[in-house]
Amino acid sequence: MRVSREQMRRNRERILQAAARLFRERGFDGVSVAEVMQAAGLTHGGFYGHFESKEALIQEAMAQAMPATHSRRGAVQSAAAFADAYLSARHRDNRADGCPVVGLGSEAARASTEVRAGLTKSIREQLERFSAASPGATAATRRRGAIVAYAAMVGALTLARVVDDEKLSEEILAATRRSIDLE
Amino acid sequence: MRVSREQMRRNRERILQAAARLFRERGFDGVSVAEVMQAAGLTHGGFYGHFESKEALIQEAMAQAMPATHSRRGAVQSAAAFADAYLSARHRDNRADGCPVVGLGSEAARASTEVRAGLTKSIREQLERFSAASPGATAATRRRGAIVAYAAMVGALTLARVVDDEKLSEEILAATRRSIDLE
DNA sequence: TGTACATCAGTGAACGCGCGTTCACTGATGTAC
DNA sequence: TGTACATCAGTGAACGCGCGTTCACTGATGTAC
Repeated sequence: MRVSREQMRRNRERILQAAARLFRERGFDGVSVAEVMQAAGLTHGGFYGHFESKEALIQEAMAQAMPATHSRRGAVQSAAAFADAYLSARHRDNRADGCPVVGLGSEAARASTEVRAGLTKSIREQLERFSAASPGATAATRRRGAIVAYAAMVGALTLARVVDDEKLSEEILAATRRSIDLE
Repeated sequence: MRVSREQMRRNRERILQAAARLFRERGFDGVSVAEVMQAAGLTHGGFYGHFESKEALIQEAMAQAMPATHSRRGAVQSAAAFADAYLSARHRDNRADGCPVVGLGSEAARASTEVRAGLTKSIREQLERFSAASPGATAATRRRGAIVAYAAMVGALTLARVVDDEKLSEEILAATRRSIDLE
């Protein structure tokens, strides 16, 4: 059942896409290699023709997860403009397409250096985008504003997802949205 | 090898303490029942005399994890006073004794209703403590201030732990500390 | 208070299961002429 | 361009392992007299 080189390249991409979605939805440990392959429309045996190990898949998936899901690469976007979508019920309830830092935060903190390096790159880019569009007077002020806004968004979305009460969850999102808008 | 009732009660408490620490350090999936029992100085077979299942242990551990680790129950404490310890390198590097929302955030968001209910109670109490000590003029302002400060702390600690660069990690903690102090 | 026995907390071997990973095989693709 | 064969992407059964959980057993505790 050999497939063309072009098809193989597409299959590899499908595996990465499926993995990125499933990992954010269920965590690294909550998704098996077989499930990733099934989601990509393949059988589990072929996995090791594409990746050396599950760990290697996690590394690659995390290295490319954020640019695609967050915002257009390189685009300048203020934290305030970003916050409305980020701190929405839609984002809270859609882990598969959401922010990997929140979807995988506590697991990522324990992950290998390689996995964390991939996420660090994305976090840096995000902070630079926010900084560039921040209203602060000096570069240092803008940078700090970007960090605090991003931290508040990550924390608010985390809390909104953990909390077992729709009203409190919405209150957390709304309060944080408002705070970032006012900056 | 029967032990006294009093000893059994103490053993149960040791299991819960060991579980609370290990779960925060390595996640629910990263810790086996046998490891929890060993950390409590027992063998794995006796576990089911104390708890119905691993899930039941997780529920109980999360229901009592935060009051002990965060701050003295019922004490009023401003977010600013809390932030210095919360946003420290010490807390970042000590997951076992740290905040369970950050240590288990992404896994807790996928956990059962019972587990999330335990954490929700703790989050509510924390928000009320911050609100009471907030400098805002109206109750609504104080409440919103407490939420945003807590969200920023949770997000900053999460980012500081994920990031694979000591300097950036420290920058995130410092910027957020400063922002909360200025409120 | 002292003795005899029933209870049951803890032990450690064993279970069934799902996981990551390997491997012999298949058949379409790519290549040499 | 057409044919013959080597290559190799994907398949699905099988592996070893660690996990959550169960269970027969042990011996100290608790109780009845």
